[in-house]
Amino acid sequence: MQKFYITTPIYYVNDKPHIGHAYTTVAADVLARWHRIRGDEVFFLTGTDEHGEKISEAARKNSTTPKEFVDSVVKKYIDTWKILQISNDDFIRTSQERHEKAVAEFIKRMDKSGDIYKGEYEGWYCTPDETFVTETQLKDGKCPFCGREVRRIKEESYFFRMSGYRDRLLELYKSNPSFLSPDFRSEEILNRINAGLKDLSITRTAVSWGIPFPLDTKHTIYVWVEALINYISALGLGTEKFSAFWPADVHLVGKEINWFHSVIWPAMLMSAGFDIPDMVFAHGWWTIEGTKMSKSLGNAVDPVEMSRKYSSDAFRYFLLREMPLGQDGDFSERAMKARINSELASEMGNLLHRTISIAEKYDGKIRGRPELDKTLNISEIDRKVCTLDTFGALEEIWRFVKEANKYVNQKEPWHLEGEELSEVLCNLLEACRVISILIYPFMPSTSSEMAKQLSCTEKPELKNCSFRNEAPRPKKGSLLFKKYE
RNA sequence: AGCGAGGUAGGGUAGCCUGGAGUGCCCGCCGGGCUCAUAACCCGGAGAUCGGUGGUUCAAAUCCACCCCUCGCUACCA
Repeated sequence: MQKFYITTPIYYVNDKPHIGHAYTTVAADVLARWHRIRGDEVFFLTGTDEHGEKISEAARKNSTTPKEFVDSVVKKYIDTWKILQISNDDFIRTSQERHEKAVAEFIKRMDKSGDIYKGEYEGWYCTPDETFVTETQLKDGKCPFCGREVRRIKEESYFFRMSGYRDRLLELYKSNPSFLSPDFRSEEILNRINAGLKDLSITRTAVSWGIPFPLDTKHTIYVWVEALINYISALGLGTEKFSAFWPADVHLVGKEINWFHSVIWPAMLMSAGFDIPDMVFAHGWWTIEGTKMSKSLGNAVDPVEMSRKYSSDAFRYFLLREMPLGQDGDFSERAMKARINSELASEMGNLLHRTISIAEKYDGKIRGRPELDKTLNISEIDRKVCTLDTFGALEEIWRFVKEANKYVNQKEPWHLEGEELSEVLCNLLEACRVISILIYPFMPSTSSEMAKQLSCTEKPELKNCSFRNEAPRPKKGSLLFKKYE
């Protein structure tokens, strides 16, 4: 049995989740569920990032404490994941003690390697925003976020000697090309590393809502550095779980935080003496109705609302069907309705419905030689999901759904009777049963509703995807999907 | 500015790495078939100077150069 450890980033809890958070988490959930049905031992982690100045600020605005504030937002995340049927095995919060402990241990190990030194961080600082701004971010010499004046300040800080890891990082990328995924991202990273790798400031003195720096408690640890360690603290250092699952197989992240995961994180791991994860996969972004999603436009898509309106299965399906992981895509309710109506209702839902309708008119035993399975390539679908091509996998599955519909038209079972009819029915029912297994990771509720109507009591497992010579008598239930507008 | 991604019928995509008749898919449109089914399903058709220019080649959507348009990243805002 293979193990499979997959993570989402931990989300910064200054606001409720939007489509971007939902996308990463749903995609990770699909991968986790797929690996479960193929029989792998899966650990699927998500969680929340709860420290930093932005949080204290948000708490102040809501006239509450940071702790109370994050608790309330974290609840929204947990509720959302429940609605989206996220099957995470654990939920890590950076405010948890287990995390603080692991972080302290991790930092000490980095220090033992001689990679941490005390220095001075100098940069442009925007006082009202309480944030550092890089030279390249400046807009006309002013703060790019609020447009106000910035000033040059110096701050005592501890640094991580990341610059020393350049060669080892390049060696890592060379020996494991899939570490930087999808492949077109690797050039981006390589170019930037070749342009020079700087040491990283890893502590702050001005941020009080954070984890104390174990070597000097006047400082707190820079949130990003601390946040990355969640992937280890969730397993627990020195635990059985840790030896079973570390290193992670896939860190699924958004492209905007690729640098942290593809460069800073492996350098930190090397310094602390841990094995390096197998893959960092950077997925793309959604635009909303053709425009960028932004707070000022107020066009953020609420995953809870979408799930309520269209069912979480349909929402999940759309997220993975509309664009390949890694690419950018556009979200619109119009496009979602179109996919629901044609692919989910007309093609797949109707296939089940018409199949069962025909079957209910036949009262003999349903058995027959498999023939429709010739058009199905399970190992190809499996290969695609395992290389994170969930888009291609769904294409392949839908090709088979279409084949099954074609088969009905060709065989015209309403003109058949006796053994001939039995054989066609057996093929169709088996096709539906296999489809119900294949869509399970994408649409768990629909999958089990299908299985129920097909009188199939087994748990979905990939090894049950070969056609059988006999099918149980199905029982018509409610429509899987109804159409919109 | 640097780096990266994308520009293929009315819309959306795949193909590009490993050149070989514009080849495929989805939506929409037109015509036909079927009647089991959610006005569903199946078959056929119309529709494209494959962003532009130049080059390599017997042959370019595919390789090379330059240009135009859109989007993203540029390290301490997660």
